[in-house]
Amino acid sequence: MISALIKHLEVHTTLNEEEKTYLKNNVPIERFKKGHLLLSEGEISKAFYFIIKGSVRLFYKVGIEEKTAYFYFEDSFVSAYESFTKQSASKQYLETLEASEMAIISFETAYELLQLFPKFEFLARVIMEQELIVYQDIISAFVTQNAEKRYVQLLETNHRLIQRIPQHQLASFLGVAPETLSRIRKRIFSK
Amino acid sequence: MISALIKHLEVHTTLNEEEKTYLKNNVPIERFKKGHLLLSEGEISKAFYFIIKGSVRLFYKVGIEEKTAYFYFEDSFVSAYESFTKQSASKQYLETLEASEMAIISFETAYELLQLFPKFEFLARVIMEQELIVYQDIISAFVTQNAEKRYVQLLETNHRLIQRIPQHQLASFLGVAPETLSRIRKRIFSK
DNA sequence: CTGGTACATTGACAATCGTCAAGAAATTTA
DNA sequence: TAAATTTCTTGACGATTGTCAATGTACCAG
Repeated sequence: MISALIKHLEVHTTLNEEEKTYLKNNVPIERFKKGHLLLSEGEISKAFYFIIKGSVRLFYKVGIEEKTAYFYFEDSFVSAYESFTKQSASKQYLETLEASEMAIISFETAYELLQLFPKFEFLARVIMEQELIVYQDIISAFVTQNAEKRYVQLLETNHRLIQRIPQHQLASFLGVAPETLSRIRKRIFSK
Repeated sequence: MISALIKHLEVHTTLNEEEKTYLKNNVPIERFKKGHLLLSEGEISKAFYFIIKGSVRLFYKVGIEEKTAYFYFEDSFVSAYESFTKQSASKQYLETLEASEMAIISFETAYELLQLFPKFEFLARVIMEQELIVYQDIISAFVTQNAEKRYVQLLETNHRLIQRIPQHQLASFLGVAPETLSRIRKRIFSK
């Protein structure tokens, strides 16, 4: 359903029929199984994604260990910005956390959108501004709080979303061993 | 010297005389003493900054403790994005780390720039893209490495810049106590 | 130049976390 | 549905870190 993407964009501006038609004709929707790798280390990102349904995990590999940097859910854009914008080898992995439905904006389509419709230059900026706020928030949480407080904060602000994330991946995101998250949970829920 | 800002923008595009004149007339340059607070918690950010000379620290206060999130140096933009774009109360502090010279782009000027010159919509997007890459890198470092490795990496990639940062602030950025950074240094340099 | 203040180092000790290992629970898939 | 695999929990122990306190050093202001 491309309408989810259009609706999301129309929060910031109004799209005319030409623009909507272009999106419908050039932005394919695809379904992926749980655990599908959208992007692997060393690859060049050929697209960025808008999540219509499902979720995505962004992670790095350090040796054999997977270190999760962030989770994305419905109505979010997902991208390995460096690999996508510079068309360079990715250091990141993008993987579906659940069976997911996504709008796929290829590098060429993104480029053409910006060329054809100045409005998308504006949209891209606004969306990136919002992304930056999200990123500053992530960093803020890393810097100002320990693992336990960050977990409590996540429970309070994103209770439903957290239930869709396996605990060991959440532990990785919080920067602690899975055993430690288990003990944090025990402490919290025994109160 | 506004030319530093113009030069930085002209990496991505070419500015015509009208645009340059607008910048010269509307973007004031100010000098600040070391330790000057550009923005405090609770305030609404009225401007973003381009560092011509000097450095800035972005930090949060947790109780009486200051937690440093990032350092910015010459030829970088600095902004509390959330407070600036939403014109909302800031959770962040911005402070000059050294005596600094900065270009000040007020909220009104930024708005006008985007209205008057479509080129600045493009520039804003490109700059945001770069910022996003920087932020994904920061998060990547937090997630994939411990304090010691991050310190070593900083030494390798930003040796000169690091020397301008007091160690206890660097410790705060690395997420360890000042004593621990001191011991990390002892370990590294005894090799 | 000098005294004072802030900053950095070092040691000791307690608290916390990671690791290893074992068993329980949940989820996947044949 | 049952077996197999993955995930989660729990305990024990060693390693690392934070805290407190003392000392040494660097920097700034008068």
